[in-house]
Amino acid sequence: MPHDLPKAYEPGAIEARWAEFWVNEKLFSAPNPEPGDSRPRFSLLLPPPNVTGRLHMGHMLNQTQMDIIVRWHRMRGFLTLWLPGTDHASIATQMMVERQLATEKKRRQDLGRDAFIERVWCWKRHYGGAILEQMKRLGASVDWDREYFTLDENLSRAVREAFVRLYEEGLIYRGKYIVNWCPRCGTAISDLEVKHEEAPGKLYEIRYPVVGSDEFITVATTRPETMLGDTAVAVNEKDERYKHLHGKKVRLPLMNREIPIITDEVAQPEFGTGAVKITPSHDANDFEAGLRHNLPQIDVMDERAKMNSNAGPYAGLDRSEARDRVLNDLREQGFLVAEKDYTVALAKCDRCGTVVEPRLSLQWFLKVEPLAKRAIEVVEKGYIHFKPENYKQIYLNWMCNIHDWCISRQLWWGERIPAWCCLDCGETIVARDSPSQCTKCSSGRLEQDPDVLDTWFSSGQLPFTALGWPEATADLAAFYPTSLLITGFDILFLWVARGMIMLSCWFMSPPHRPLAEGEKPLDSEAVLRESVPFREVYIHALVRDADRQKMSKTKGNVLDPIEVIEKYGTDATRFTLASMSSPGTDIAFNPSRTEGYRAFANKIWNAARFMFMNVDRIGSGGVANGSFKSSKGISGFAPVALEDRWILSRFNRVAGGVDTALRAYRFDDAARAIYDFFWGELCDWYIELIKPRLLAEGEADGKSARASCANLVLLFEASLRLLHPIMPFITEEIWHAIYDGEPPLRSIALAAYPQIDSGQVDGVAENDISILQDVIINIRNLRAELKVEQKVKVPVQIYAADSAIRTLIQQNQGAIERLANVDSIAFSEKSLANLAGARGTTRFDVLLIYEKKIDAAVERERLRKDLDRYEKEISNGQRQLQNEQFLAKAPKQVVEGIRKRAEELEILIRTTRSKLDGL
RNA sequence: GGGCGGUUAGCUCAGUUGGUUAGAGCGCCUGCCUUACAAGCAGGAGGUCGCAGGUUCGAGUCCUGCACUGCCCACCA
Repeated sequence: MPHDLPKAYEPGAIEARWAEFWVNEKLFSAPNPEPGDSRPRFSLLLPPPNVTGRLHMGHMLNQTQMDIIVRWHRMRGFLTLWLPGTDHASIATQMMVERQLATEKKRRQDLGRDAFIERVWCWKRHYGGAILEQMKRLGASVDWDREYFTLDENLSRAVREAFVRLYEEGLIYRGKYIVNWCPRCGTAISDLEVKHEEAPGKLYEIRYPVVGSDEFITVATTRPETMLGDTAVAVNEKDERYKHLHGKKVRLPLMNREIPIITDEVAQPEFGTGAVKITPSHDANDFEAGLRHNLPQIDVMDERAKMNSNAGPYAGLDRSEARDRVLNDLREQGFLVAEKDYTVALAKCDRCGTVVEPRLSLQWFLKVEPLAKRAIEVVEKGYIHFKPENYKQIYLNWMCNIHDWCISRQLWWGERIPAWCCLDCGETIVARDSPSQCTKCSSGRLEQDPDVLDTWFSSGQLPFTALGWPEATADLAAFYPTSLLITGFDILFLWVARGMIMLSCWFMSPPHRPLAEGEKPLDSEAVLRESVPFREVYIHALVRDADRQKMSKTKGNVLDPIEVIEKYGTDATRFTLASMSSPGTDIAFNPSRTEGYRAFANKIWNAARFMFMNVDRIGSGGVANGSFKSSKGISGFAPVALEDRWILSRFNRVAGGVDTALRAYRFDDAARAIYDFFWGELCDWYIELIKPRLLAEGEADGKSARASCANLVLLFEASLRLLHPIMPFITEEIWHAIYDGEPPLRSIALAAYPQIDSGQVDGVAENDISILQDVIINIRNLRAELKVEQKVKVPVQIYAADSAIRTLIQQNQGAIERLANVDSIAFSEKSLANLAGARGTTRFDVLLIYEKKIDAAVERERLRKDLDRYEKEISNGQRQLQNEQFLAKAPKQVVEGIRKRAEELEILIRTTRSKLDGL
């Protein structure tokens, strides 16, 4: 670091340089673990961003938290792996490319499947790395050597393997069921990809004429267009109103079809008219009812939600046009008897917002029950621990009510389902590799299932597939289960629960768990415990904008992390996110806060500049040698003066506090503790206190100056290590400078993380310094009240009953004089407390000797206010002290505290009164 | 329809298992270009902790109800 540093910290160039350095030096590549390596392991998976993705604030929060935890572990000596990769994100990516095609006025069908997929690969090669490049800029200390893409050949093979095994176990089946169908995307989606919304709508009542009578039966529906596919009307068996109609038929209006009246539980007498139309092809409940009663299924729409030929005269109409026409016709023909305002529940595609159509179609499903059972057990037994803990219950509730998972998608981009259909005999063949002939009829005319797998089905396997499953790889042995997962609750069910926990517990248990040669199978208790994808899940909050609004493109309130970074620096942005990561609430990201942390970076920068301006005197280089290895306290720090003992003690306590905070994922506490220490103690007091020694010239003080320089560098070096996980860039920069560009390690990230050394904690020094701070602050207060000009030095009188305090003040007279701008200190024989213009605590009083009169009116008001407060407080205190129950029940410390405070208050009240009288 | 959060200074948020005087940053006011830092230094104003009850010697903290607000889940026509 050159000595003519800019006065203001400029993060841009520095951060870019280190980001590149970390990647190029492969600093964070986890070594291939040796069998004998007994270091504790720490591994975690980066939730893979979509290849199509651009970094947003949520990513940055997520990655900042992970990076803090990862760097912290690495510095504490863990063998650490943070595994990055990207997700092919079948539906999202396909949409992206289709949108691009649309600008060329083309559809994917115009290209054909192969050409379209090639186009996506092209696109992926071109734009796919963007988000990872952005991650590098954040300083994410991932292992770039192990980076994967979910369609890499080894991962694809693993996913096919998993599919085949599940199929062979009878857990994957194919069937025609009602699924959520997005007419715009043209594919089935799972229930978790559907968002429910409420919207004002209508409840229509339609009467169906009963065959062979003049009667009508009136049904209620919010979706009249589906009546074209009705195959029954249901009433409740117990419903007296309809008992006489059991077994009869109705004539379906518009379609002129006779359909039966059935009795079924779906019809609830209290709702609407108590009679419900049954459309098995367009409603999940009706589908079930249809199966119970053997009803025909009449599908009246196509895959784009246009009416098909089954809809008779309505064929070709879009579903909403069809609704209007049906209603019109019903109205004209007198079948529509009521239209009531009604709040309808709309199901929308999570991706594109199109209203989902329940649609009967042939799909692949995963039978989740046996997998869910394990997924419940591992959480109940505490093998996976949720943080915050309330997610455990949310998870369990959900997992207990889980439905079978539709895993096929009618998309082109993705992991193709490894199933083939024999064009001759219709046999379905599920195989790891493309079969050459039908297993049943030996025909060679086989066609692969056109569908691809739900992305979450493959990404749910990443904890084990990304480590090498189904092979017994060294990585799998060394790093599975991973230690931690940090993610947002938005993908808790989609990815964490239904994906990773369910699939990992299944495939990392016997018989699927691969065993290395000579490895003993797990005992029964360990089977479950070791099958989990991660031992802990930390769920982080959502990042909102400064007005607590969800960031969204449509609202235009999306904050681009890269822009924030360019303005304030990565370190400041990371620090903002860390300091706002308190549990329970969302994060309202306010750049004014980031501005404050940029100032913090600047403060550190300038403290470093100051240090380097003085450290010359004893030569740079070697001062801090060895201390970077000290994981306890600061090794080599040799206290000479009181403030040395104090700052060493404070450093240790802060290190202890940070450790506690990070263990509990209290990033905010950790950040605050370091901030307060660095700025409020190291800069505001320690540096100010040692300045005279640091700047001292001449032989007499030379030794002391050298010692304080050495201590300052050691302190600084250790403080940088403490801060490094949160602010990696500036700490790296200054750390290298401390070693004059020749550090003992390639990076501060490889140095030891400071831990508390209780031997370096010094309560006496902390207490003494706090008295001196009180003295100085009281004098500063007086100066401000008396409006003493900044430059004028003033003599003070101090009274202290305790001789130890007098000694302390005498010994540190120079410091007081400098920091409070005092030119002499005289001790008074008697208390000064009663004098107007004096201040103090129970331990001492100070009085300024200054001719300027205080403003009596202002002073009187201030004193009155104080007096009020004191009197209120003392009356509270005395009431408590007179209360026998309080004395009997409250802890001794509390009673003692209040008693002491009451004594203090009595003095304060007395002196305040006499000051008032004096005025 | 179930469930979960939030409500503390003008703004954004901390506040451990109930315990002496409820904190920080930003903003605001006053004074300082004090040789590391004006992105700074020193000092200051500003809060009946959403409302109403209850438990307790003692409640921002625990309990009940209410209000406002955000979110998750849910096949009710």
